[in-house]
Amino acid sequence: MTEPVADRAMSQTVRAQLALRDMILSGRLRASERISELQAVEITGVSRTPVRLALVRLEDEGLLQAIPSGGFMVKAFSERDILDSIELRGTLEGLAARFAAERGVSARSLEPLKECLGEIDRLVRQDPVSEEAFSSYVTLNARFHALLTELSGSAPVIRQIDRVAALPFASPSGFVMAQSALPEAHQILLIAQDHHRIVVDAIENREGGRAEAVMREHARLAARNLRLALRNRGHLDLLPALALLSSTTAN
Amino acid sequence: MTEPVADRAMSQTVRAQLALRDMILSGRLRASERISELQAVEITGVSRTPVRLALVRLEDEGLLQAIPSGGFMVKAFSERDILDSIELRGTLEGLAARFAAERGVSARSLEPLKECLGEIDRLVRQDPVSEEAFSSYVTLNARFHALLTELSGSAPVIRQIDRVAALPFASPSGFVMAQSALPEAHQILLIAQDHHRIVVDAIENREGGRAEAVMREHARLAARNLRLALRNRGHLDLLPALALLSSTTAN
DNA sequence: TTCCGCATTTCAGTATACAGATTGAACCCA
DNA sequence: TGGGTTCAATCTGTATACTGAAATGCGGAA
Repeated sequence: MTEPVADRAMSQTVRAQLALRDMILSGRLRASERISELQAVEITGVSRTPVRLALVRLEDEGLLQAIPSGGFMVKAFSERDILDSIELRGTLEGLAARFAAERGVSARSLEPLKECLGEIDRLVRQDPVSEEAFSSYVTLNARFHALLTELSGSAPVIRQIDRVAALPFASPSGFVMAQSALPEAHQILLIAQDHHRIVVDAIENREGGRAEAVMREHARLAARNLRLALRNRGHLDLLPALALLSSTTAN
Repeated sequence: MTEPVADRAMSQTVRAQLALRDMILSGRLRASERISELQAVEITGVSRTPVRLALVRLEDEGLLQAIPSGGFMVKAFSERDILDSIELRGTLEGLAARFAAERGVSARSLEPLKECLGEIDRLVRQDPVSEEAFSSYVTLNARFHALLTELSGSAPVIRQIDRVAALPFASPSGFVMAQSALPEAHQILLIAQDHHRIVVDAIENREGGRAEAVMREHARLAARNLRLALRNRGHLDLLPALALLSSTTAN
């Protein structure tokens, strides 16, 4: 069902990594639960060597935590951790936007960004936004953020943003689907798109401070979505990533 | 000579990781040079399994780069990359300081920071700062930055800062020793310590914006040191980390 | 002399076997 | 009955052998 398509022509290590990540994010491996290599071998069906590699990769992806005496456990996140990760992403994306603005970008490289902007416009124009429009939004939004990050032209910055956004709840589109069930849905979408537009404008006019500030505020929309979703329980099934939330705040 | 002390009672993986890192940072493995597993086995004297682990760890530490066809190469950094990494660290430390200021910290937890401040004061008081005073400064400065990062109280933020500072040229004390050979040495030290003092003051008074701005500017001192050191060649031997600089700008 | 193809060699990916360490339980003694 | 000690089972860390793929070099043909 959730089986990745390209199951063949993939290294065992990657296969194991995907399988384990899926198990963690879907909550089949509970937070704070220890996960032994042999367990992982049973789950993934590959031998210990690639499983070990996959576990190490998942550790520095942030989903696992090394146990001092050896082995790994599924990392637990507090609501605060998630909010901080979002603020962290906003700060880094703000830096990327500022770099782009201050250093200047060619009109040529702004084109795909503006094109993306136009496509999102067409989506948010409909008033009751359809479910599949939200899906398209998730894709386009991810593209927009990726393009913007690239625009910084700074490999170290791009690298760090990618690492933060690897955590599903910190990624730019982490809480968009949760938002779809909220009454404020359309309004938030319009505001988000306005942020997108302002950032591009700021970069074009080389207004670094403005670009940075807007990107920071933009990330805080995700925090708002999260809080709203947590208050309106019942839509949490839209957020598989929240299986990582430690039990003190959830459940 | 540069042999780590605790050579026994260390896992083979860690031993290999340290040995390889040392080889890279000291420039014995040149940037952009491919490094095969078997080569690494010969260098470190351990078997392929722990070597493989060490290579993966060094990859996400940022010192190595995976080659699509398999294997790794020593990552090359441009001067721009290094400057961006410093700005990146400043931005993240700024976030940490802002969190500390906005959320408030107990007087109790500020004590070690102030103690550190006092010790640095005693060092910078001497006018021609001795060579070993610079060494002490490096240690104390690292402690100050670590304490400040901790003060954010945010695990995700601490984690990211640690990852950025893992690159030797992005670490808070990366260019202090280079600075020691400059005529402006004492002056820069005084300014840096003033930044330290202001940040603590800002945190105490819950001035988030001020704390953030000062930490950002503080990081830019490292950028200044780097540029000065690059102009005044001849002291580059104080910066083993610069072996990673790609040949377009150095050599 | 140059280009193409084949063979050889080297290397990464994987599986597995072995050893040391740690954890958990059970039994014995106080 | 409780605590301590010992033994057993399990797990991680490590080494190594095997396999498939990729790169390189050599030889032949055009």
